[in-house]
Amino acid sequence: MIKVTLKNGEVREFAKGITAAEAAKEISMGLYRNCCAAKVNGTDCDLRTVLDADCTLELLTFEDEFGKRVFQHTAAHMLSQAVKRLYPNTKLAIGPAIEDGFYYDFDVEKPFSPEDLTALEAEIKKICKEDLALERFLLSPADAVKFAEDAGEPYKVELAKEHADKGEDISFYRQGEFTDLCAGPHLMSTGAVKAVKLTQCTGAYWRGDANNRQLCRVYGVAFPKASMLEEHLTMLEEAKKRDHNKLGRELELFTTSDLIGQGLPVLLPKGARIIQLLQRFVEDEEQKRGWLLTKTPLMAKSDLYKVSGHWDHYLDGMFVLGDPQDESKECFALRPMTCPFQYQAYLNRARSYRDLPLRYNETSTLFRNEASGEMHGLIRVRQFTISEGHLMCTPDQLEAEFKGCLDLAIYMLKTLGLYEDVSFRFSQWDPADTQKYIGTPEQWDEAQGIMERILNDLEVPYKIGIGEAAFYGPKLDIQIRNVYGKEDTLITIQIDQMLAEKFGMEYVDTDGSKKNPYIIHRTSLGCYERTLALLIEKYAGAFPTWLAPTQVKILPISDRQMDYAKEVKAQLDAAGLRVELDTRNEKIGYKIREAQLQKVPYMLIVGDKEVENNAVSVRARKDGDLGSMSVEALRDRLLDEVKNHTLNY
RNA sequence: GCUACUGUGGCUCAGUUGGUAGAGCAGCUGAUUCGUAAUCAGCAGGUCGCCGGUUCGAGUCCGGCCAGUAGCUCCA
Repeated sequence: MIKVTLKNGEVREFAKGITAAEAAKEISMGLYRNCCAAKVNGTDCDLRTVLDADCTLELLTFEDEFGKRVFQHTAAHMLSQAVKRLYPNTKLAIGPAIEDGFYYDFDVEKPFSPEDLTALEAEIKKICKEDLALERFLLSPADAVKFAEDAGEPYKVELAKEHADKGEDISFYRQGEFTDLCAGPHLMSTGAVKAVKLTQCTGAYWRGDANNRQLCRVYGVAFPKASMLEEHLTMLEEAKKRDHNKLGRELELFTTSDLIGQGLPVLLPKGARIIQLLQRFVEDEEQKRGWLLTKTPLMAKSDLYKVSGHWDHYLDGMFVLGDPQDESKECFALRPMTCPFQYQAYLNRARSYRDLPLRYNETSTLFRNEASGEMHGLIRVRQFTISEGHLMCTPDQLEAEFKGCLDLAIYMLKTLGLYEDVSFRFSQWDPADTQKYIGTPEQWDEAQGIMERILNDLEVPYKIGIGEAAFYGPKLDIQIRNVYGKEDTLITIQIDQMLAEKFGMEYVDTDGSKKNPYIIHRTSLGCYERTLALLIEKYAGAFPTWLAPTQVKILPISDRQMDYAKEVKAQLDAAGLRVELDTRNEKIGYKIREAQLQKVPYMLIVGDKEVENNAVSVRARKDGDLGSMSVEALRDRLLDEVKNHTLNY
């Protein structure tokens, strides 16, 4: 017998060699039915794990992160089984659980249509009803490869061979007639997966490499109860209502034009106003923190990019003016980043250690020739304006300056109310990628080592992204998700010890020797178009008063109060508030409805009573009727909200 | 760029087995002058994304482009 300590602290005795699943069954059938995975001695594992010594045991259900992943992963296998039943010639690639669901990649003769997905869903339901037990078994590497070969699964053969190098046995899971090479873990039976929705079908490259064959990827999500699926789908619908690409157009913040081109949004007055407010806010804050504003050209000769390395590493991404092949004529390119331009400002004169740290900021418009399928609303565009900055410093100053950049970024995020929505990614190089990166492994180890130490000292809760570094150095990327859950970089802080040397940027140190400075590339709020997009989604278009393009809308009840309404408007205009007056001959309910849909923070209803009392009746977008107050009282309240960047939404 | 889906007035959508375009909202005009989320009436607005094919006849069927959306790859 062994002693097993359960989650609630209770210690129970079981026969030695019992599995976690059998233990669950002994504890209670209800628990057994609900559990998806186990945690033995603190390690997540399969329910089939054998308990052969005293241990702690926690049974994980769908409510636990790991349990949920196991659940989704089993659903992926059920999808795969359904595909094999309906399309036996399909070759299987991989099918993991992902955040909020699962996918499986298939090599099919013809990609699935939406009707095919419906048929597959029906087949998955059958597999659920069949309540097939999942059995795990191990094969030696050689037998595993042979098994995959006999099954006619070339992708599995490739995977098996790869695992074979490790010399360990390879696990398989069998459910009914279907067997898949898989590390697991899995549920005990397909009967637990009560509700599955196949959400979409897209192309995806084998091993994520665009040079490889494109497979057909089916995404799905699974639940132990039908009602949970309903809830999930409703939630997705709700999230899509915040989509900036729809909302931003409805609220007339931006539009696009086929004549202008893809990825080139037109900012309408309301959108342009918000971006102006953000830019002023950023530039003012940067000035307070010792940043010096530059204004550098939007284009340069190819020579500049040849020095920086962009010509070799980024030519496809640039808009080139002229023929790069014709060396008899000058060739220009629109700038895809600001770095080499601000370096020329640094090179304006000889620099001393006394000049450092030197902090240059710029509200910088950039041009990148993104591939046609990459564009997305305001999040991914071909021309954008970024709160760019480059900071030259000595090795001694690097940590404090990095911290300063991070502090600025966090201040920006907190002021905008986005801080709680971001995550940190330490973006490192991929030593195996021989194309993308410049510099030696020693240089990369050094730069990444410095960044790692700084991040650990500052206790930044980061995850690591291999292969996500810039071509010249590692990055701390501050990531955010859009309404579809897709992650993008909002803010980036990068350490670069390579470009200064390329550009001959030096400073004279205390001992008279010349040295290359460290350079920090950073954004304080990222790119304004992207930030605007995420703010639209964050607030569903209902911006905090300080950012709202229209802060106040005056709604006279009838034409009789029009003169008084104009007086009120003039008074608020004079205080610098953004005020509109609805002069249309409409009923008050109609005017309110419209102002409310436009997400105007404050509506002022002006009728005979207000004219008589020299007041306004205030309705807040969020809190409704606030009653009557003087124009001065309202003005002061709004100015206070603006000044304090109040996040009242 | 690749895969799938979508493309009808400014917006949201109808449009039967191919028979020659329709509604609501918005807009304009008129009436109404109204107290916290939609007043009534009238008018105007469309080469059905573009090009070609099949057909007596195409918004509907076929092909090729273009654009949009999601995903992949790439990236702020």
